Amino acid sequence: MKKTVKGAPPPTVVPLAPVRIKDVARAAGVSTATVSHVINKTKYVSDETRERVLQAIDQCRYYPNAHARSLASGRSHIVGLLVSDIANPFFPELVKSIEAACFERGYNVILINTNYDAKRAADYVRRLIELKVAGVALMTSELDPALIDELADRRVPVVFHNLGTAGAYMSNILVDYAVGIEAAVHHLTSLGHRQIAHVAGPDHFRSAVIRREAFLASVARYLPNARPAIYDGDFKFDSGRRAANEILAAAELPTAVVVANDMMALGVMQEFRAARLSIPRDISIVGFDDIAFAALADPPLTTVCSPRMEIGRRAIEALMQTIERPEQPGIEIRIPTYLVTRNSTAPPRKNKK
Amino acid sequence: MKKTVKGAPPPTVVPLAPVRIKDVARAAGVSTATVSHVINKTKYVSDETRERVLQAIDQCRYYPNAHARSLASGRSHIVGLLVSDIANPFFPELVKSIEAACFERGYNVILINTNYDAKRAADYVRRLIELKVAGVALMTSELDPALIDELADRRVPVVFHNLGTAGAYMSNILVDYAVGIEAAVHHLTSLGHRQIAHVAGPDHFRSAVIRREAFLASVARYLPNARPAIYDGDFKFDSGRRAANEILAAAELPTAVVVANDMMALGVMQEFRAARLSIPRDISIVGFDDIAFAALADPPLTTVCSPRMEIGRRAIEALMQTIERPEQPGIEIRIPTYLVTRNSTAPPRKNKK
DNA sequence: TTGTAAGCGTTATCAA
DNA sequence: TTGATAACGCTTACAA
Repeated sequence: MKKTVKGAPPPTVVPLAPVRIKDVARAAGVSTATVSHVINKTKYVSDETRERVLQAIDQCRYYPNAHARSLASGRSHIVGLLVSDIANPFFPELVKSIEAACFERGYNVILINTNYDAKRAADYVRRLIELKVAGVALMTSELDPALIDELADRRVPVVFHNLGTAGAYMSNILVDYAVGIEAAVHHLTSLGHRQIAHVAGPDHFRSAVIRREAFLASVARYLPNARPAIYDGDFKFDSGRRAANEILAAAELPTAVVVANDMMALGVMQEFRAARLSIPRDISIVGFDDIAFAALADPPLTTVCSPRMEIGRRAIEALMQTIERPEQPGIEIRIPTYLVTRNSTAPPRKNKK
Repeated sequence: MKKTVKGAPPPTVVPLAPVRIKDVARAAGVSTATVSHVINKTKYVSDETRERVLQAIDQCRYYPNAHARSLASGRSHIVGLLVSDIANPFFPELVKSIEAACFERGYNVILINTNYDAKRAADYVRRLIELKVAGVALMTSELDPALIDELADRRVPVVFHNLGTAGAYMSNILVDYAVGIEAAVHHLTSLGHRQIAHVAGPDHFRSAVIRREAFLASVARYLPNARPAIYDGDFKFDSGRRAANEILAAAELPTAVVVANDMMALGVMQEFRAARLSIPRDISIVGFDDIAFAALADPPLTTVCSPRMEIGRRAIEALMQTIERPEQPGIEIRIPTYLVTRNSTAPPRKNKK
């Protein structure tokens, strides 16, 4: 509880007494209910009084207490945003678009960096529940089912990114990795490539598995006789370099390689160049994600774009729908990935059969 | 106000009634005051009752309502974090360390991306005040004085990043750009460079001006007779490329260039390589910031590190101090930048006098 | 069209 | 060592 000093001598710095709705009401000569109604547009108020109230709000520099509001109304304007690692170049744009979409709608974003740590995520989910968040955007790459249950129990609207399925209070953004991979393989085969290798991500990421499967499926379709080599990586730059060296050491060099993400692709490129291979003359490379640095690479990297701005925007759209209409089931939004052709791909040097 | 359906038939999904402190108190056979005290450790409670209360909390799956807490106590555990553009590679690590530091201390971070937009920042500051945030970390590169006043009026603890000065409720993290630049110039001159150019950032960024001045001062110290060329950039990749082309078009090529940030440095490198200059054999390059991609560049970029992890950590330390001891004046923390020597610098080809 | 007043779920002051 | 209970600042039936 707070105390206001009464009868104290005027201090050096005027202790700007917090102005409450009551003060505004008094200043405008109306009741607090009326003030509340003009603020929330929750009931008709005559133009004249509304004007008066608005003026009073301005004059008093009244900023409503969000906590009191939330307590009384049972809702808050806070959204929880969980990401695995904001320093991973995939996330900043996603976060940016989500923040923007929330801002527009008057929501504030609590940023949560799980660091791929389930315990941390759990702690945080608890805090979000305590904050009575309006919704949660789960943009992490993996997820503890216990968390989901917790959220579901408390009826917190949630939107996932390629996790779980849509249902009550839960929407899902389904990014279609396969179509992008398919486009990449198609692009490469129509360029004339017959030997295409793949550098995959780690199996504990569903996205890595999906991309590898999609790659294999596409190759099977376009090059039924090919037996493409798969190299393992961990989605990080250095593992791209390592994979590149394995590729260089192989009996037969592929003419193109599809890499499961851009970070690794950049590593692959660097190592190939170190080995005096010219990209794309000697070997073509396709990445995945289309992080900002893909376009800045040398040569600019052909890659499959995972449209993060759109993902974020649509995720919040879906979330807001569930927030506003909790009775309606969550929705599922499918977002395609697509190939961005730049300069790291070209026809192979010699078309071997 | 909420309504609980009374006497309704058991619905399909059990509508988990929100459990309040009162319920816990009843379950533990104590008063709400006691429960509150064990939660907040705000008064001594006998071991036995504490145990009982803790159990009750667990059993009821009680999550205290943060808004009710904030309303009653007048404080919140929310911190506002303003950044200019989270997609700018400088920020993610800063955000990450700030989020981590806040998490440890039980605070939640509201992320605000100003997009260099003063209006947006102002709107947000208003929201933060409404949320009665415990403090604000202003990590933007520029700042509207009106915002600061607003915050100061409301007695909101603030920590800046190279803006304003420490004072009541305001701490300041002062990153010493000059020592890093000095180290860079020293490094270059001791390598034998005599012709060093600078690619500067835009004048409306104080950081750009400071770096340029520091560069000029250092060159004046080490090479009193040199008249270093200054090229203008805007801190973005493409402006680095443009600057590189201007440099290439100049009458005399410098043997080294100090670039005001890594993004531009990367652009400079790319263009130099396109012009068949070998780095560092033909020309040395030093960047600034030490973003992740600096180390991954080819060759790895020598650069001045602005230790973002530390900046974030110290910023929150300072902020927490003001939050806990509002009566004490804010503090000023000086953080040095330092040179990270990698492979983009080497002795010049021929030492011209 | 506006006002009255009962909550919302805590904290914190007193008293016991 | 614990318990009653009055705030905290707002929203929202309900009354006028």
